Amino acid sequence: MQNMEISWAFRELADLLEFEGEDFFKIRAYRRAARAIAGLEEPVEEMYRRGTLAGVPGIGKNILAKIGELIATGEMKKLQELRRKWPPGILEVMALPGIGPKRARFLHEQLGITSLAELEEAAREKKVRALRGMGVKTEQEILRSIELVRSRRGRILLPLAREIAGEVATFIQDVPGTRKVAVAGGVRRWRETVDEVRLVAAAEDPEPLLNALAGYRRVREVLERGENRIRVLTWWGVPVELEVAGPGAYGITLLRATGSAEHWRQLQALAARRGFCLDEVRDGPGSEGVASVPPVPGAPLPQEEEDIYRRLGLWPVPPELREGRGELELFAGESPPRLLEVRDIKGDLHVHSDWSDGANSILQMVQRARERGYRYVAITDHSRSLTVARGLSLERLQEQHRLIRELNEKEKDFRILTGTEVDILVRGGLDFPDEVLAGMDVVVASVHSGFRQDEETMTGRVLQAIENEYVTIIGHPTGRLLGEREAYALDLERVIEAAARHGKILEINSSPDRLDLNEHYARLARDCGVRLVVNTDAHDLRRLDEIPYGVAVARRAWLRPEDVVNTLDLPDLLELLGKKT
DNA sequence: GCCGTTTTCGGCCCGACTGTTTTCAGTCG
Repeated sequence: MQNMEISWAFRELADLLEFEGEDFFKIRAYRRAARAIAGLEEPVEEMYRRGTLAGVPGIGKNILAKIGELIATGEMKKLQELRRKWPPGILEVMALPGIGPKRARFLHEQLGITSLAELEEAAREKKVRALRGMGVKTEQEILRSIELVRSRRGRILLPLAREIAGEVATFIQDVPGTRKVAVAGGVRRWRETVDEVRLVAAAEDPEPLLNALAGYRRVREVLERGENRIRVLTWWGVPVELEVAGPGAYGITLLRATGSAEHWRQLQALAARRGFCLDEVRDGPGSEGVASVPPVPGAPLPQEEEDIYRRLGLWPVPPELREGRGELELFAGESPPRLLEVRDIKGDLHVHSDWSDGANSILQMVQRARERGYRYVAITDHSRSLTVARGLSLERLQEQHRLIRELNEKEKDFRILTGTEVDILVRGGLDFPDEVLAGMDVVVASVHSGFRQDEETMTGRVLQAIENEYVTIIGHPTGRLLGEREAYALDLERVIEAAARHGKILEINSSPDRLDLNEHYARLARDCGVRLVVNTDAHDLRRLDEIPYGVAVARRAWLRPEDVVNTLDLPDLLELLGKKT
């Protein structure tokens, strides 16, 4: 049983207990355990067997026993009981913004609401506004939230999609007859969210592979099946499509299945102009999988994607760029553009520690940064106003910076930069005075409050931060949380223009639920002469490893290493920040 | 629920905002 499944079980348990009105601290303990399990680097099952699981913070006797139960039987009695007791739809109701456990329970008791659909109907019939404690605004807010949820339904974040893709690909790889298997589609292109996972395999005979996937233990049902293609619904609720190509057609099948549709269309048009044809792989009763790039006389049929690009007179286009946004022209030149890569990143300028709401110590974070091959890392814990995140008081901040200076004396070939993630306050201004900010290496300024302000007010707050001479970076500039919270109202074009004027750096936050700036604005910023930084905003060790998600955004924005400041070596970075070495 | 060389029991989670109300419950970061 996978860590993720065990983690999910505890999260669901916590949600259901919350609905029941169970003790807050008990629920929080289950949530903590769920997070701890998700953050483990080894399989829970092994740790359980070896007896090392009991040492994990947040996992005590009771939760350990439940994990044991899950591993042994695949089920958890307590969770099953709760699932029998409450309809599954109540969790969706409870997840609506503005609806918590109390209101979900209240709606259930008063109106018999057990699902989003029922809630929507009740709201439309104006039954919600009649309830005590709720009014017209709440009712309308509910309808708006349901709309939002509907629009994103079925879309999942990239890390889950990648995990599913990896697991299914590994499974297919081991099926006898499989020559190769690769992840395609939006996952391979590193899109922000995806609604399916696509795989392409090479084999002489597709049959055994299709059968294997149809019978895979995490497959709930077969949605479609053709001669060389199968689409299944998985345990995670995400469809997975597998296409099997004959060995000669693998490259072109992978190319088409990776997409995007527009990129493929442009490739076909280019091929046509060059006098040959990129054929669709045909699928369906009575047709064999056929793919062809009619060979140039004497040349072999290209079997690899890269060779197909070359045959078309292009440098191979990295999957992240295949969106039909002009990348064919970009890769038609004399030499291919040098885009940002993960190995260019020399440090992380937005990292939290256990001084505020991070899970690990400064030294642990530093150690991990070193292991990643970084040369520097900025510790940027929250500022005093953000009490929920245990924001640092002035005294604690100065104490932390003293500690960092001491630690630096022992560090060789590595530099811990002092910093803060300073709150941009609700009424404008920053959470620490200028003279304090002046003494730090890195000042990340971020919005964490007043999300519902109008565009003028919010833009004003951010512009004010940009105009502060001691601010270096604007953190997660739009505040969006993918699938959870829309970006706040912000005139980003004005923000970008101001950042360019004041020489401020805008962040590409790598956290897969943020990806903020997104690729569109990252590119606009670069084109306006703004420098960017790819940071993780890591709150624990594992999340330091999320940098590839931010790098993917940068690549999809066509950024080169020189557009991104944390590709600089330390002396150059310090010079840019206006700090002495 | 978990945790603890000050504790095996009593902490752990706080303050602002919102929409609903005439004093506050519920939600959220």
